[in-house]
Amino acid sequence: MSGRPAHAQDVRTYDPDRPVDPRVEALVNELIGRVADKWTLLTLEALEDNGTVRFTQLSRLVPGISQKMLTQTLRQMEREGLLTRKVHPVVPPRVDYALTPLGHSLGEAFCGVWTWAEDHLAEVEAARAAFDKRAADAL
Amino acid sequence: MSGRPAHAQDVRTYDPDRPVDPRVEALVNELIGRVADKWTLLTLEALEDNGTVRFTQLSRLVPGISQKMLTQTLRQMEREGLLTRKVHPVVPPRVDYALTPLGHSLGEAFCGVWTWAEDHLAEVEAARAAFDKRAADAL
DNA sequence: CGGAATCCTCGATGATACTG
DNA sequence: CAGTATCATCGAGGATTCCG
Repeated sequence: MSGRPAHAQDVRTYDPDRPVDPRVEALVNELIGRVADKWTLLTLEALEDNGTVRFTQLSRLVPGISQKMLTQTLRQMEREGLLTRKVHPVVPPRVDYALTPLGHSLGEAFCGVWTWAEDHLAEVEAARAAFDKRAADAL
Repeated sequence: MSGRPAHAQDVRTYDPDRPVDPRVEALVNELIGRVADKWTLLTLEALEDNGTVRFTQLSRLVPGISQKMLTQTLRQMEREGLLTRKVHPVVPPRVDYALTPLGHSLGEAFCGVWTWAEDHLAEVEAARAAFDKRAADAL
């Protein structure tokens, strides 16, 4: 494919020729495994859409998440620098969550995947139907 | 999460003309949940890098995958139109897997996430270390 | 070689109850 | 309100065996 000299900064198209340090690749794989988690994705989107949000709000914004998983997801994301957690010493307690610039940048990176899903949803469903029909015919 | 036209600086380049049908959104969520699977991602990458590949080759290219998960992942991806499976009627059997254009487009969509992970790996690790240190100090 | 079928385990997740 | 702690479950996924 593109055999052009890599100027590390502006490479945004996949380049299979780019050399990859296996150690880095392992770390990248692990990081993606974490970040590509279902609840992380949905929480990320909720924060992208709503800005600063409180815990209970978030539990309503992320459809189907349990309180336990929300806490766990938020802690992980905080640990990885994707969001900030601000505790207000008031009563009743108030805790605000908001994305960091790093979190926003991840949201942007995933933007392509969301739009891909929207753009190709019909195509995927057609493929599924065709596959299932073939399977049924094979019986 | 959905019907909010405010927030003019949405990082996701949203087309205001496209309505966010909750049914569509649910389908998109489900599709992403499928496609953002760890093994799917790694298999996709292996196929991007190597073109047409046989089953046993793939099992070597995708580090740590079991035969069961490879078969399962390939079937799902085939069903969703991401790859083609060609069985050669020879002895010993030979089965070739290759991405479809749809599969390649998904690979491109994920490109941004891969590069994000590479670009921000150090930042994430620093955030983790800082978080862990804060937690340790709090004890 | 490229699977399918079976068994089994363990970790992710949910439900529930309690608390500062 | 925003969690923590504990217990229960359930199914994803590994190991193994068999087959065309």
